[in-house]
Amino acid sequence: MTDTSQLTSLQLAVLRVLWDGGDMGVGEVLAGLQLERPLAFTTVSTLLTRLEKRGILGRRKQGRQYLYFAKVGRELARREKVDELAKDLFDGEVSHLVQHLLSREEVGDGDLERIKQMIAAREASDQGGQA
Amino acid sequence: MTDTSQLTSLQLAVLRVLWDGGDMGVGEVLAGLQLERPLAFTTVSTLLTRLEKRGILGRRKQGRQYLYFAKVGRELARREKVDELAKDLFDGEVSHLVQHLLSREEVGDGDLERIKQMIAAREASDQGGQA
DNA sequence: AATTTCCTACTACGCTCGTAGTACTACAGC
DNA sequence: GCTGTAGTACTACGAGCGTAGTAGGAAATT
Repeated sequence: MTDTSQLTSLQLAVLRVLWDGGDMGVGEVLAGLQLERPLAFTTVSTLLTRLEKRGILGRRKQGRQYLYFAKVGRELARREKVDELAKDLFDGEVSHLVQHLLSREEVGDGDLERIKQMIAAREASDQGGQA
Repeated sequence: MTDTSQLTSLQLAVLRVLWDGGDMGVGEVLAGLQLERPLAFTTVSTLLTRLEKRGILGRRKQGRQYLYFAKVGRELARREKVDELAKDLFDGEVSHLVQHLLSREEVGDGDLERIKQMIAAREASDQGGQA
């Protein structure tokens, strides 16, 4: 039901606003969306209503308005979207995706350094952790 | 026009078949799609026709049938999809995506080894290559 | 020549999306 | 009390998607 892998870019943009800003009403979400051409208030309202109906968002009444909040975490959304991408374009192998990324120029030397450190950290924790 | 970042999972599955198998007709694409519940022949035909209309595929007549072929490369599709994912869920930073991936268990120790080697290879080529 | 088989073209249908208008309600300020 | 202002609910509409049926032609088979 709550399959986040199907969310569109716009829907994810809405989620981003809610993840970053906590519970908020339609107007605030609209303000939080940084779009070239801003949407109409009612458009955002429709978006939120639909996502709530799908179980992606929750809402609670505050005075006469509703405050919406994300019911799926950023980390879950990331996982599911990444998994879908891996499935669709990298033989289902997350590691192939990593390899693709490392072959790109956008990952600069500084990034490489950071990545090396992360690997080192993981190796250390793997040793101490669950062998 | 030929924006591959908008392709759905099913459309990518079709592309995968064509990337792997070269030019082929509807029946072969259908056979190549490994789906639990297989689609109808005409469904696949519709899929191909639409993708051709969008410029994602090309086709050429062979005898009385059309052979379809991908007009966008696998690497381009990967790039665009990865970029979209990064934009939607990783602050537009490909490197953040890398970090996310490294923190996942699915990337096993063997993968880490391979990754380290890739990094080493990149460093070597960066030095010899374009400074 | 008639029939079956394979393929294409066209049409359709229900669904979700992006987009927004309209109508109604409730509070805020004059 | 009347008039913004802001919010919710409901409705709508064109587009693309997933899905597939039907019609019709051409090639293979009998």
